[in-house]
Amino acid sequence: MTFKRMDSAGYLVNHMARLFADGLRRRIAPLGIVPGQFPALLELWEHDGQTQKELVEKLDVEQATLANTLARMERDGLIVRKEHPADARARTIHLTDKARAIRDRAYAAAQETNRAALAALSPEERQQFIELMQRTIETMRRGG
Amino acid sequence: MTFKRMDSAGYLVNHMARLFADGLRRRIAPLGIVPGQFPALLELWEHDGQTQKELVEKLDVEQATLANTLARMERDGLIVRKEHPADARARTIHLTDKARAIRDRAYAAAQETNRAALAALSPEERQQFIELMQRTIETMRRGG
DNA sequence: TATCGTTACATAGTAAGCTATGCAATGATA
DNA sequence: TATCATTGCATAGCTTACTATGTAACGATA
Repeated sequence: MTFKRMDSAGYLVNHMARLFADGLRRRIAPLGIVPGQFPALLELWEHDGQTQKELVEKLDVEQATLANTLARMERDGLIVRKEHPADARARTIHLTDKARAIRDRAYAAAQETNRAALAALSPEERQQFIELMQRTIETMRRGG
Repeated sequence: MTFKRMDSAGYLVNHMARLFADGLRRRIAPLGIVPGQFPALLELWEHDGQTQKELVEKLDVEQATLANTLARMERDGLIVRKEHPADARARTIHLTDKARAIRDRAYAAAQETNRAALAALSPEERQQFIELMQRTIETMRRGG
């Protein structure tokens, strides 16, 4: 028996993820950000001043991964961190003017990446694709 | 305007890819291999003795990525490399007994990972999901 | 046949993910 | 209130991906 890569969900998902990341990377490079920073930016654009712990609870990455991403964002001038008023272990995370200024262009870049990726699908197929992915994620998260 | 992560194809794909990789990693850990080695192993289980260049043409990764993966596989005792009979720049890549011995269990682990991920979908939905992914990959590869 | 562009592979450096672990502050409780 | 488990974050070390670049062998051609 052989194993066909091109019919394996795991193989296809991995390949898609790399293509999506590359498409987003190219489109947001002019803004001075990279794909890994996108989830944290999305969350902070909506609610500035959260702690790392609060972000970890909302984004689906491990705490250590986010800690490293935030360190790069600080290095790149996208965020600053301030003392937490009530807990000396924690710090609140705040977007800089630079990060606020690129929000609309970043949204547009992400939407254009999605649009281009799904361009060959009908509106119904796109909707079903999204739902199939959501259900698959839900299954895997439960499945442990 | 806000941007909903859970309705963004790119976000969902990234999340799925990490969940698939984690599921496969857990299932193949007893075999002494890791997910990144899987594509090269699949190809070598079918055609042993290929060069790195030949593998790069079949797997969808960059040459440098494969070079590093092959170095780890050699370190882990999965492959050995021999002089190419006609080209001193190239080397042919050969599976070890250890790598050959785990083939069937590795296939089973990958299939079980896919099965568990798609368990909530009907057979028709699974087939359509695979096709949607194949079409999306094709679109992105063309789109550049 | 000497030169020189091309090819095959390796290496450096970075990002983004993971697990494991360390440390200081918090907070519960004996 | 002194102790000690828990919490919030950082760090170390690894994998897997990328781009850019280096090196040696190949092969075409002047």
